[in-house]
Amino acid sequence: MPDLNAAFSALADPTRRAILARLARGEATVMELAEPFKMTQPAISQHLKLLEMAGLIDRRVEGTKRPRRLAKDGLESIDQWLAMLRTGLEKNYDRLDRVLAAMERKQGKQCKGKKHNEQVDAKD
Amino acid sequence: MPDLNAAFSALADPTRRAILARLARGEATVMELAEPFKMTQPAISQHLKLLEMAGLIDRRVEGTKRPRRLAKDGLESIDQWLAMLRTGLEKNYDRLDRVLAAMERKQGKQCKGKKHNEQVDAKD
DNA sequence: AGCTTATATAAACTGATACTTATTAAGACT
DNA sequence: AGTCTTAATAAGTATCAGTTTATATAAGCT
Repeated sequence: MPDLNAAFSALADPTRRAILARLARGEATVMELAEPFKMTQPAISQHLKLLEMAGLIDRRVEGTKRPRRLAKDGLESIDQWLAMLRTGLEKNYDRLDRVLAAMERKQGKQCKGKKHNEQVDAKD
Repeated sequence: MPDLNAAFSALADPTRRAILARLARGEATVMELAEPFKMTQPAISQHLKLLEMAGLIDRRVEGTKRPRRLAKDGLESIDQWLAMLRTGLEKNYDRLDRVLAAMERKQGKQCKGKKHNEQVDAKD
């Protein structure tokens, strides 16, 4: 079982998202990844550690360098979890559609079971 | 521009993910959402506030109750960002495939430019 | 061997986060 | 009006996360 906590908290940081965006363009060393930031190298190394533990990046060894690249494990488990949310969202909208359709049909009539104002919020 | 920080950190908490999973089954009030947890109601209210600010849930008003349901805004912006990662991942694997294909072709031959062991990590 | 480059690790500081308890507000029920 | 229910807010606390400086390790260079 993949660690969703690790994966989502890894993505919650803008520096780490920027690192991933950089890696989406291809492999890069720690120094290359650190360059665009005002942070020190140790800070970047820690971010990379978290990203790796979250299964979002992999590390290679090439001499004294440790180039990172994107990994698919982390992203896959995230996608899997989000899929659940998406289907929930769709089902709920379907339900809402049925409710709205029912209201159309009995338009003008008084709803029987209501004891108080069931006001529906402005949004959607 | 949607707040990815808010969205991803909202998802980084297991309590909040459980709340979303519950809402994927349909609308629920604060008390209903709080019930499975050992936490107090104010704690849940705070979580709901974060989820709402992240655009992941909506609130309705029904008497003294405030039923929550899933919202699509937050999920959409997350999906959009992750799409970037996915394409990056695919492109990188394509590149790797080309490299491996090239190595196949010159199999047995010595690689010219190598000065040191370019050992490739065990994973993938 | 000694110097440099590339990266990791440790300790300390600081600010944010997840809770708690206490309190408040507003609708519903009698 | 008075009370119960549902929920939000405030203030306090304790733990965690992001950073820095300082130091360590290991490969490459001269």
